[in-house]
Amino acid sequence: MNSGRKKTIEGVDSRERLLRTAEQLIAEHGYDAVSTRMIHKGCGVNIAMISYYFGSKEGLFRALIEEKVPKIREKLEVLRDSDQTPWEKLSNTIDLYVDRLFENIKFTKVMGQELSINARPENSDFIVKHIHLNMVIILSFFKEGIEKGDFKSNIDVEMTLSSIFAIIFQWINMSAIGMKLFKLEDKETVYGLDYQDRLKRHLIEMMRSHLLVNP
Amino acid sequence: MNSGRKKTIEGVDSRERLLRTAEQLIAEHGYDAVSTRMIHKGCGVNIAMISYYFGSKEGLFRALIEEKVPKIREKLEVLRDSDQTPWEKLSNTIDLYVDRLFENIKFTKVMGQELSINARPENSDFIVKHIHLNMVIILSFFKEGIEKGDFKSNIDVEMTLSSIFAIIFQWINMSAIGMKLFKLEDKETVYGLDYQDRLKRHLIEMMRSHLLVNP
DNA sequence: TAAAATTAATCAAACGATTGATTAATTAAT
DNA sequence: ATTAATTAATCAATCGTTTGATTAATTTTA
Repeated sequence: MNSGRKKTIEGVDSRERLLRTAEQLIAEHGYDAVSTRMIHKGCGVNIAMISYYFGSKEGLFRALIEEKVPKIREKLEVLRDSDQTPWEKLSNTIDLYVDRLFENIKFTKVMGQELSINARPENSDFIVKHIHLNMVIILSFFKEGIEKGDFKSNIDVEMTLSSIFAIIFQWINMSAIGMKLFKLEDKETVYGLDYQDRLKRHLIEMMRSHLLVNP
Repeated sequence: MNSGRKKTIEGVDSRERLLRTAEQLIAEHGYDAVSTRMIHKGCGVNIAMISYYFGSKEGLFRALIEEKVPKIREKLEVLRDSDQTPWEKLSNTIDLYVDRLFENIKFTKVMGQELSINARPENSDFIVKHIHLNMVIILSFFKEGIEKGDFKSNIDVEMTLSSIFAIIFQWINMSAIGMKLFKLEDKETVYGLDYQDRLKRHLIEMMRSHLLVNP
């Protein structure tokens, strides 16, 4: 229940407003280009509340990352322990990842920038660690597929896996190129449901011909 | 020839030193995290020379981009006008792009950041424009392949093209994930000739099974 | 249950440090 | 002597952070 002590605007308290505004602004302009004053002006929460809740601007950023970094793993583990075929597991993984990253476009951009620039190594290490844990699970799908003879045995599994990630990540991080390639107007976007489906379909079809012995 | 008037260190004049140092630093830390003082300390050239030669920090950055943005197009046009098969044109394109982007890893990172963040729209527009011009040429390879019956007719050409770019770009921009996936030590790198070749081979093999009617 | 004490939350104002940029003086080559 | 190139010093503006005071809700005391 609301203690009545915390100030809220439209039902959202100050801590939450700081997080959401920081996420939005940093995704758009990058961490260093976003000042604490931009965040405070963007949500009407007093500047001092950043130190109050998060200790510092970096603390706010860190909280943002720890809040979001993939909860995908649980779902991957369910997939792994299911009785689906390796190919079903893999195509469901693609489905899962596209959905999750599209749900969190702003944060996915933040993550991409953080990994690219590699300032704040604690953050990049944290992110890399979690992505890698997921990758290990997905790698097991590939190996299972090869052992069962469903997948070709001569594929470069690490390269293939990193390609799947690359395609989804890049779609979100470099929408400007996508928009030009797909001839979209300025007000249109490459983040819609239609492109989300088209991306899934393309990825799955490409993997089908690349991986399966009998596509 | 050297007029003898410009100060040089190790044969490199101030303008050039500013450009190279800015490229190095911005690729490592991002544009906003690099101050004019970092650049001047990094190369020993006086701060005021940034205004003197480039007008401003942004001007220096712009000069960096305009200096580098792909001269790939000429080579693509040679490929286009050659009598190679569509598949040969495409696999040579992959070869060309991997080589060029690996030759300019630092600048490729700068480009990736610029496109992701999209501050300074003049820069992103400039980059997008040139990348798109190249994409149009490569698209013609796809269309030619489909018309001749060499390529499958049901492939999503735009998605496929953007995937090729994504995989190469991401390889350079998110080396941290690659290093973890390929279990490299801290001092090792994912930018070596071995990985460059492995990336090419993977891309070409994946495209072969994805595109060709008779792989 | 009323008054006093404590608490978390918020605020405007200011801190020293650093930012990108400019100045005016100096150097060095023609 | 002229001029391009370089320099140290300085500028206003903004940075992230901290301060001391204030508000309002809760807890404790009487």
